[in-house]
Amino acid sequence: MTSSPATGAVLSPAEMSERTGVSIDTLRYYERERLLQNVARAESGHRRYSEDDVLWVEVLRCLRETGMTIEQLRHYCELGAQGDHTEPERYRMLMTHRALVEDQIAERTQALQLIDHKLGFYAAAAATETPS
Amino acid sequence: MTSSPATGAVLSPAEMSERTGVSIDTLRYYERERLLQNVARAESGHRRYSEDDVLWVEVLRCLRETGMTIEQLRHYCELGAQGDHTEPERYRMLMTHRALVEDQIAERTQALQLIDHKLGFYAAAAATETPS
DNA sequence: GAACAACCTGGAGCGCACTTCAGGTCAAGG
DNA sequence: CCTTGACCTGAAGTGCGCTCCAGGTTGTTC
Repeated sequence: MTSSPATGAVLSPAEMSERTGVSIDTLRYYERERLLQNVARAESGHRRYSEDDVLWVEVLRCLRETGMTIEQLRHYCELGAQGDHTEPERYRMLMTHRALVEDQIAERTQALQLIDHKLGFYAAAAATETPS
Repeated sequence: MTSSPATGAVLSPAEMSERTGVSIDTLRYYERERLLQNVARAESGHRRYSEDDVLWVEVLRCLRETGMTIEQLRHYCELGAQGDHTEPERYRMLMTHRALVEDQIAERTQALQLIDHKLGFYAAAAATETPS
């Protein structure tokens, strides 16, 4: 009985890129930056990504797209690699980032209002310049 | 009776930076990139920003912070300078950007869910490792 | 066994939005 | 007058997050 010898499906770089929407070059870049650790290799030396890797890359993208820097992500990964005793700090990191994301939502909600205001202005102008 | 000979208050670069939260260098950069046009000058050649400039810079920041590029902003400005007949296109630009901002909000709302999920995981782990 | 695609590595290059620099001008205070 | 600080210009530099390149290996297909 194997404990968890890597999740069933195993993906080539091209498949991984397809699945995650992240380019092959970026996947390698993340690995160089240690955001993606212990990626399996075929005997040929070619990478074989697991389903767990897919999930993790999705987390990475989620955090990146909301503004977490590569350096912060690396720190978060390194904490994870250091073991369970770093959980409190990882928790704090996520809480901090959570607040940032909420700020972004608030900022964008305000932006929508400003945009709608300007859109309303254009609509009014259009109505005025062709009165009938 | 003057029609609108520039808004009352007039601000030095330092004051403008203070008011808008945009650095003096960035203000000059925006002007070079033609995002900010017809900035008044004192006889000395020093810039004098109007209240209208303040409002416009606030719009610029709002659009920039939500991901509109400098190039797009320049295009938007150029349309404005070209006269009223470009309003339909400016309207379309804003509508397009509006959709983008809504996507960002949706994306970030999803991100919050993922973050909360992970936060929940850490909370559960903390509860388990110290059962009492 | 030859060609071709997919992969490997280390390192250089790129695009964007600023930011800094060098070298000078202007205006007020002592 | 002389200094000091805020301002001016054109141009070069920076930091980030990728993205691309050169030169080489692997492995499938005809």
